[in-house]
Amino acid sequence: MPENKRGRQKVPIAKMEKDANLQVTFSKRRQGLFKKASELCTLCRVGMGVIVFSPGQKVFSFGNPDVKSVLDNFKNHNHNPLLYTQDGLNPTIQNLNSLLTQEMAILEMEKKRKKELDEIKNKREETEKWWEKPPNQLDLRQNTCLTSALENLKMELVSQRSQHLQAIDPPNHYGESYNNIVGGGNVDLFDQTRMFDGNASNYNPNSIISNHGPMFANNDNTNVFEALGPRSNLNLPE
Amino acid sequence: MPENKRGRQKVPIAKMEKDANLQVTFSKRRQGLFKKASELCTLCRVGMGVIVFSPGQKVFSFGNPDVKSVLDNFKNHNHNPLLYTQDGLNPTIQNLNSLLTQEMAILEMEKKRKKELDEIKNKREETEKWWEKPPNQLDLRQNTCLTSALENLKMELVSQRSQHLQAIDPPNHYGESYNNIVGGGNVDLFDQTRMFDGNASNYNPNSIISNHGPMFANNDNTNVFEALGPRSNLNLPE
DNA sequence: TACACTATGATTAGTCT
DNA sequence: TAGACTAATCATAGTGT
Repeated sequence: MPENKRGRQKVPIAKMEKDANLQVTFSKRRQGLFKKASELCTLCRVGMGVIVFSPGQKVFSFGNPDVKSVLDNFKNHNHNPLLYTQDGLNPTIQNLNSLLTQEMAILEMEKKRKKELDEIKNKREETEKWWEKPPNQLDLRQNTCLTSALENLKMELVSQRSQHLQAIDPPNHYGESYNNIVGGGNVDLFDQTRMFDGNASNYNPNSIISNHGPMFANNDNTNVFEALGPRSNLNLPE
Repeated sequence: MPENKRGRQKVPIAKMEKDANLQVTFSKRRQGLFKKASELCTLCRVGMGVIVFSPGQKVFSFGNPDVKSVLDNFKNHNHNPLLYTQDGLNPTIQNLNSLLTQEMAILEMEKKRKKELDEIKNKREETEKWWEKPPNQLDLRQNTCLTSALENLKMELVSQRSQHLQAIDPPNHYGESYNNIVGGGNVDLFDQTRMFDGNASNYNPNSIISNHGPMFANNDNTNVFEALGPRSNLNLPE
């Protein structure tokens, strides 16, 4: 038996030539990748998704808790235009060095900025949106504050309502009216982002906020509006 | 200098205990994962996407050629066999022409289907949460519905308020009270998350999704609560 | 906090079965 | 085509700065 030339050889990271090896390498490395992904999920209790298209054009995917929810989450986060480049390397680059330097500088700046924003974000998260808590979690002052704000909003609603009622030519079909409004409105309200539990170590796949998630929570944490069934009541399109 | 106990130690693949280590481990392993992913892409010339939600609810993503096209492919090819190749050219193609024709046809179909799905999705996004629109964008029925819901919430608040006022030992300092609530409460509201995009070596810290402010919008689209200045009013910590 | 270091565990390329 | 084996490369946990 030959006993030489066994064991791992160094392989340059570049497109493999031999297609025979390619399939094997792909399979092995894909398994390795998924294992790593799985370990990361387990160790750090994070959600993640991996989608790989094989050389044979099959799809392999890994997801925690599952690919679909990861993609949904990602979509929800994905409201901003992206600034990435395809692979970070533009083949038409004339001057790689200067670009690299430039990018490094920008990266540095962005790191700094990111840090600042992180701090701001954390602080804001702590203080913001207390009013979205269930009423029984508000202290007296918050309660007062929210009550007052609701009064204002209600006044607005009442005012608008009277305008509706006084309209010379009230819409006959709510559906039509609805469509007009929806077509024109540029709604920029709550993001319905979802989330994993704030506590990273306690990842909860169930904590995805559904589309009709609570705007206000009752004491029993049910949505005030759920009982109203806005969609059925208003005959909104599904 | 101590020279012992250095080097890698075996670590069980299970939820990490120490949160201090967790962030570091996550970062290191995420980098490793993205590197593996990148190598797999380069070696085997395959398309792939990785999306990771960090313990801090940030999003990291890697994509080749980019996340978006991977997701599009995934969505489209989830049901159909795959036609995706990294550079659009499969070296093993026997009959380029027929394949191309076939692909074009399917692509056309899928485009159409995607468009439809997008439209459905957009409509849903627009129709959902109509109650978060400014009052002047609601039609009469929506107005009625919301008004009624607010009444309910207000009743809740009033009820809670009276409990506050009847409390035997009311808190003297609101700041304290607030802190108790915030410290103890596990607030799971709308998150402001951020996302990075691009590949492993080129994520973009700029693509931070800003906090979506208004819960209620006035007619001028300012937050009803902004005028109240919850932080200043409530003496919340900055 | 975020790097650099390094011994060691983990992965994997090439081979054989 | 798939799995086992082996040696070498690679990744990384704990540490130091």
